[in-house]
Formats: sequence, C-alpha cells, structure tokens
Amino acid sequence: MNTKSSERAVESAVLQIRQWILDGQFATGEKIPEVPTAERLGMSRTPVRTALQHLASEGLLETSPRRGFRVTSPALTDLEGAIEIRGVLEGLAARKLAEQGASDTTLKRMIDAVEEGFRLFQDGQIDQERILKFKSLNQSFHLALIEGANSPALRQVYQQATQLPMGSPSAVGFDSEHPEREFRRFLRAQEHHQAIVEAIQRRQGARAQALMIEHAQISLAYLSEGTPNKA
Amino acid sequence: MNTKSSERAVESAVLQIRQWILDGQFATGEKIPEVPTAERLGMSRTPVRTALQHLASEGLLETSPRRGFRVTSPALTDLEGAIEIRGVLEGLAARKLAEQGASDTTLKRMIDAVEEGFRLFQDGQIDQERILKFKSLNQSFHLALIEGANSPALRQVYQQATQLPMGSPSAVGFDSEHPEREFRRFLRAQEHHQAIVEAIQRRQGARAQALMIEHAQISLAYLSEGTPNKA
DNA sequence: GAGCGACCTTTTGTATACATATTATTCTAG
DNA sequence: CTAGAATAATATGTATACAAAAGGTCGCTC
Repeated sequence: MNTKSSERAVESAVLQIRQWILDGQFATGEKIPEVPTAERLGMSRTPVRTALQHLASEGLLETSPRRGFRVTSPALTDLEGAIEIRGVLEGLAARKLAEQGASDTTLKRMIDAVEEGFRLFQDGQIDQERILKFKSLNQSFHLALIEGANSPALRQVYQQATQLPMGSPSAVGFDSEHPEREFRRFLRAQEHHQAIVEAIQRRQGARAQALMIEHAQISLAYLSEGTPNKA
Repeated sequence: MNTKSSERAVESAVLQIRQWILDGQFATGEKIPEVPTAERLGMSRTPVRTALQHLASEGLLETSPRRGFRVTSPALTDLEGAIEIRGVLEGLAARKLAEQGASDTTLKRMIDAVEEGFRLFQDGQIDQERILKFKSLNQSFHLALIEGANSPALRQVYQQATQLPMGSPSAVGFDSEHPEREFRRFLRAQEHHQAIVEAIQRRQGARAQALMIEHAQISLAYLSEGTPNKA
C-alpha cells in the first residue's frame, strides 16, 4: 500500500492521533503501540513513529527507552497554565519591544491589526465571518509582537508554548448564546491591543508588559466563567 | 555493519550531533544531511533521523517538509533572551506559588536551599567546592519553585527554555579574578532567594513575581559586564 | 499449591530498499 | 552570453525485513 498521493502521512498521523488523545479515546497512562496504530491509520510504522515522537515533544505523550509511548496525564486540563505562560512571554516581548524600540514594519503590522479590528466592529454587528477575521487579526497582532521582539529564544519558546495541547488547532470559542457579551469581550481585547501599541510607541516598557499580562488574565477570567478560549 | 553492542544508537547520535553543533562545526543555517551523518556515525539513517527530530524539538535545528534539517541561527548569541525567558517563567511560578499556597515539601526544599546557602558563605570564604555546592543548591531552589507551582504546562515550557544553550540557572559563571565581587554576587542571590520565600509564605504574589524577575536580571547584568561564562 | 525459571509472543530499535520531491547541471533558445 | 527548461543527481519520506528486548505464559521444582 505504497505510493500514496503525497507525503503528508506524518502530518496526518500527528493530527489524527492528537485528536484521539484530546477526544479522550486513550486513558491517561495508556500505551499507544506502533503496529495497531499504523494499521488503524493505513500506513506503515515509520510515519507513526515520527508522529509519536513529535507528540511526545509537545508533551502529550511520554516515552521510556524500550517501553514505547504512553499518554501523559495532566496537560489536558492545564489550559489555564498555558494561557498564563503565553501571557508572561508576550509581556516580555512587549517590554523588549518598548525598550529597544519597535521596527516600522512591526509597528505597522500591529497598528494595522488594531485598526482593522475596530473597523470590523464599528457597526456593532457580529457574525461568524467577523469572528474568523478577528481571530486572524488577533493572531497577526500577537505574532508581530513576538517576532518583533527580536529574540530567537523567545520566538522558539513561544512557539512551543502555543503548541501545547490546547494552543492552536480548533480553539474557536464564541458563545453564541450571549453575542453582546462576546462583542464586549472582543472590543475589550481591541482596546488592550491599542493601549499596548501606544505603550510601545512611548517606550513605556513596564506598562506594555503589565498591559500584556493583564490582557492574558482577561482570557483566564472568561475561561473560568465557562466561556471557551482565547482572545 | 549491524548488530552493534546495544541500542543506544539514537542517544549516541543526539549527543554527538549536539556537540558538533555547539562546537560550531556547522555554520548557522547549514544543512545536516542524513546519509553523510549516518556514515560519519557508523549507523543507518533511521537513528540519525530520530536524533535530528529530537534536536529540532530542542530548538537546535529547524526542519522544512521536504527540505531536511538545518542549524538554527543559534540561541548562542541570544543568551540574554534565554535568561529573560527564564526570569518571567520563574516569576510566574513564584506568583502562582504565593497565590495558591506552597506545599510543605516545596517550602521546605526552598528554605533548606537558602539556609544551606548562607551556611556556605558564613565565614566569608569562597572556593571551587563551595561554588559547585552553591550551584547545586541554586538549581534545587529553582526546581522546587517550578515543580511546586503545580502547572504541567509551565514545567514543560520551562524545561524547554532551560535546554536552550546556557539557559539553565546552573550555568552561572565564576570570575576567579575578582573573588570578592563574586562573593557579593552569590550573597545577593541568596538574599533574593530568602526574600522570595518570604513573599511566598506571606502570599504576596505580585511581590514574589517581581523579586523573581529582578533575580534573573542579576544574571543579565553580570552577563553584560563581559565576564566569562565557565564554572 | 506456591514460587521460580525457561520459553514463546509481542513490541521496539535498526537497517535497507524503493518512490518521489527537491536541487544541481546541462543544453538549448533568444 | 544570459535565461529558462529539461534532465540528471541527490536527499527525503515511506515501507518492510530483521534483531533484540520486554512482558506474559506455561511448566517445573520444592
């Protein structure tokens, strides 16, 4: 069963196995053997093995030398921890950016994201399309921040942190039951972003850092209200 | 050339290739192809591949889909960034510890490290043995902090961050030309540790966080003085 | 009947073969 | 002589075969 279409076997395996784990199809501590998994995915052991190693580096699995891969216990419930970490890392980035000065392109990326965001919400409407657009702008803002800070180490650790279980894939998070509350939430995020840009422009490092951390705390507060993820 | 002694081919490859990179035998951005490397190590491509993936997850290499592994523009020059990151992560741990209360064992580990540290320096003497002991105590303190914070995500990201070249707290140097200055430096670290423990005990989260970040700034200041970095 | 050891099964680690994508080279057109 | 396309060379992704170790089962001994 070779000569599949293209070479995304590893990637496909990573996505599928990660989903299985997050869906709770494996008990914590349960072993994930290579051969049955390979058969289940219709591929050979090699890409499965690579995928398992990747997931282990993400922290979803742990590995012992001759003992294979097992599902790690906790990380699933540590969404709070992941958000906090993102907060302090972004706070560091904001401070560095303010202190050493942001490049024009970095500043432009951030300002553009903020302005476009306000334009999105200026008529008070909210719908699926705008939510997606806002999420894209949001990501753009945060990425510009991290990359602009000009610290390879920071970029790398941040990437690791956002790849934690909850980090990337399907973190939608919109409470359609309370659209007006969600609207205020997005608006508040916007205002934070604006204040952060302002602090960076004025070279107010400590303020930028504090604002950024506070920004993450808001996500945390919403989280504990039972509202899903990430602003 | 099969049936080598035991099955530590992967581990051996990781150690050897990491050393090559840290020794600067590869230019930054240089590609590390699998076949020549395998031949150089006297093994097949498979363990080399696994080792390269592992090193990529450590951040020493980066990989593009069909384009192999390349040496990242190394964090060697971003020692400053690594220390800053460690600072904010430990700051977060300190705050969490203070806010949610530290367990008795965690507190004991930290207090023990502080007290033993003061005993080390109480007669004003400093020598190689004490420096090593201090480094060990220092590491113990920081580990207790991170592990006590009870956040799997934090533990994992911290581990990643300290795996960056020279990112570890035990990577402190010692300038044998100025022993009295080094003595004061260690003492200052001790006092910081003491104050941090105190803040945690008093549930002063923000203070604990600020102290911890300030604590990391010492390493930074020391670094910018151009003092060597070996122990 | 219980404890211990040998054997068998299952599973991981490594080597190697093959297919396909990427990169380098060469040849042709302008 | 330069630019671009076709082709050759190289490297990566995947599959599979084989060896060694871990884990379990059965049988032996006491």
